[in-house]
Amino acid sequence: MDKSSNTSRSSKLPLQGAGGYAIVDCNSFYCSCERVFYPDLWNKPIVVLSNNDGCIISRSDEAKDLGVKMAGPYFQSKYVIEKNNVKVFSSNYHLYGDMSMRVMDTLRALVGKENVEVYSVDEAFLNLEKIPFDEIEKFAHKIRETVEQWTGISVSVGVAPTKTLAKIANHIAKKDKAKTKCVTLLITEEEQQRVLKQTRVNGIWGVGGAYANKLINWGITSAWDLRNMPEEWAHANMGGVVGVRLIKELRGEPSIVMKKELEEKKMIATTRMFGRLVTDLYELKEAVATYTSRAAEKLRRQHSAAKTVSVFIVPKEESHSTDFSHGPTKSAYITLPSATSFTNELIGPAMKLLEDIFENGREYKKAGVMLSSIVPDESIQGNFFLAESKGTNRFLMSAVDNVNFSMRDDAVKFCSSGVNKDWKMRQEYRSKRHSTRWDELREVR
DNA sequence: TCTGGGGTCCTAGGACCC
DNA sequence: TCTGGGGTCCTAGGACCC
Repeated sequence: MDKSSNTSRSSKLPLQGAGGYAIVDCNSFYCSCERVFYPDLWNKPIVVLSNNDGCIISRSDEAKDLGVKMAGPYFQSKYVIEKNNVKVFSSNYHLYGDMSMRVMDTLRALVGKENVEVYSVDEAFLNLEKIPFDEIEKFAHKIRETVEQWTGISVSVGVAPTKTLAKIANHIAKKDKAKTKCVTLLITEEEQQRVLKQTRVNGIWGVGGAYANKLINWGITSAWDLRNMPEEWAHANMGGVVGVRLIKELRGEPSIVMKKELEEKKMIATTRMFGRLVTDLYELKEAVATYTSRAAEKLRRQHSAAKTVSVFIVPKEESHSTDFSHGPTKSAYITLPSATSFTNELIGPAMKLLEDIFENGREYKKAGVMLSSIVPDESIQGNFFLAESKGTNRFLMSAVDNVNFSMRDDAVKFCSSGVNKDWKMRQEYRSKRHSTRWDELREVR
């Protein structure tokens, strides 16, 4: 009797043997980073803006309570923000990148490097396979406490047998922090059923706006409804294997496994909105050359080379509709005779592409460069008909990278990048780069 | 006046090959 | 008179993520 009840109990614990996942997600990450260096802003409403100070991309709970909308345009919330004395920051990616590294290093110290998958700047999946079942809850709290102690960043932790369920658990942990203490486990089938019934389809990881609308039209409104649909149906209606995986994950069958870290990017892009409309080809060239330099740096940082360069420009929309939309994007790409990571070999083709798509008399608001068909640098295929790139070129590139990294952005650059940069984005409220620049260290008096 | 900047994966369909 | 079919590679586009 004892034995059989044990078996039936463990069959309800899919975490055992099947592995289990935690998702650790930083709370209001960018805002938290700013607060680490401005402790007086603790408990005060603050927001962080996107590049160009366009949108709100991070809000503290206090700002959220004031009704400041996430991902909404800044100007729409400006009134509320000013009236309530909300502190506003432009985004400071040097700072966030560095803080992110510290958080991830802490997680690696806790569960081992091989059990951490960095999912985004502020999120990581952990494989908790090796943690005994009855210690998982305690361990989840330990993760939260340690990260906060070591880095000053508060996080929420969701634990479940699959990544998709862990995401849902994390959502709950974040929603009612006082009650959950930022940790939620979704382990037994009873808990899963209860929670999935309360979760709307648009709250599921992997269901975006397009599928959410379709699902609701079909009368599938909760995550529980979706979980109970047949796999064949998902295959036919929700993007093939993607839909099948999603349903399995909701049922507790792990179908999205841990990814190895440090996989090389298959595409590298640098794109920006301008600080104002640009009509002049010469100015566009400055911008595109600058973006090409940036993209090439990213390429070299991962020791890769690219064979395809594409350039796009976005004109101001012509209609005056109330919905926000871009004008028709113009783009063009070229396949290079051989893969390269040298800025000077990429800028030329990029300039040519820009000339091809540029139209005189139009006003442009955005441009970008994308590098793709990426291969590892050491295996760059030589092209028989081209002279080999000279060693001096490689030497020059690494010298430029070193100077730019250790001094200021763009201390050394190619002439085509321009020196005025009148078009560059607005960043009126950027905090100092306390953790990555000696001259911007926080002072304690 | 003012609306970010990256990325990934998957599928369908066409070109081409034998 | 009868006129294949399977495989691979590539690209465009759609969907998603934070």
